Amino acid sequence: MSGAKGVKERRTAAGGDDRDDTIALMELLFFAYRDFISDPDAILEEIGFGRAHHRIIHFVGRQPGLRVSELLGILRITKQSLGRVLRELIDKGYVFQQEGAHDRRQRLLYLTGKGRELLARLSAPQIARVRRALDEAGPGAEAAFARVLERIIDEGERGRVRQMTGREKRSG
Amino acid sequence: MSGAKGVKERRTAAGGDDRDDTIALMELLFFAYRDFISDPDAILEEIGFGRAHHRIIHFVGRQPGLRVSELLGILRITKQSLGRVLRELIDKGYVFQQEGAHDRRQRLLYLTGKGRELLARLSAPQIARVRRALDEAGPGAEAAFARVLERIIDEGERGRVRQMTGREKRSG
DNA sequence: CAGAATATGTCAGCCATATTGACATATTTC
DNA sequence: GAAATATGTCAATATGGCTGACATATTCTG
Repeated sequence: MSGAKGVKERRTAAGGDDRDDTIALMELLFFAYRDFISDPDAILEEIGFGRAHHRIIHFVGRQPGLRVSELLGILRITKQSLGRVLRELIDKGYVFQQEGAHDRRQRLLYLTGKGRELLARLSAPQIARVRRALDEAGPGAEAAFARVLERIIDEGERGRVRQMTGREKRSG
Repeated sequence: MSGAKGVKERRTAAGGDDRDDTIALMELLFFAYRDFISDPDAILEEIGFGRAHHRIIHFVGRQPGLRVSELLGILRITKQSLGRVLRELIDKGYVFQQEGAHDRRQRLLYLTGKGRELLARLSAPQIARVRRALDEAGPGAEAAFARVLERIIDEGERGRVRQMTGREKRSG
């Protein structure tokens, strides 16, 4: 199971092979995501919300006027699952809906002032965490980090994500 | 809310600021993780398992002889939550336990042959996805990717993670 | 215009996975 | 011998997913 099986398993300085290196990176991704995603938990708990509420507030905040169907696609959940949490956000005054101008079947989603305030509070620790990591990782790390993450994303999704994040085609 | 608020919000080529860039990266992390983590779902479903089973099999496979308490720390769940899933894995012959040699209270965890086979199947698409992304992202991207991820992880956890992933102190 | 398709919402029941709290057993440490 | 530790289990509960069925309003299409 070690070395000499061709280019795919060339050894590295540390004595591992490509496969081990890749698994180590997968674990880093697991732990980084775990810690990153738990940052807002304390704030959410104060108001009886969960991560599902945060996700909705985040994407509505980033894309005001988002359609319900788009949000379903982003979150990859069913409308029934979304429905329960979204209803709560609307009832408690964090999100409101507005009829689409061109298509009145649509219920476009927006944050209220209260919603934007909450989003700012929830995002703050996550932004600080990531920004600090980027600064410490040295110049060029941000671009490389983005390049790898983008290519981990499903190929068919990259265009949509690139557009959402305001990172247009170009060298991308 | 734009520009000229000091070094922290210097503008970039694309016209965004640091804050927007960081949020875009956070979204890339979200989508990359979402797609990465769903790769094994189809295989898991075949045998009636979920992601919780995969996580246990992964970390036991990576660290044979892992103690139950260590696994609880890695997964950040309670022993009651772990218990149900671990019991299933043991009953179905994917994991076995062995009394600790020095401390007979410990139930050290190991994968059976069947467990290792399943782990290989589950990991394959994830390894392929990440390796392809690294290759496409160009030379140096892997190191930068690792540096950023590592620094996103809670500071108090980095030592443990570094040890687990076989990436010792050094420049890291 | 009628009928099909689309966008959304809601009810009901179920499942996977997490939680807290209480308690039990075996073993090791003091 | 008592306390601390490592593990396991029972019961009740919460969150956030799922499927299936059905309802409404609106737009598109032949």
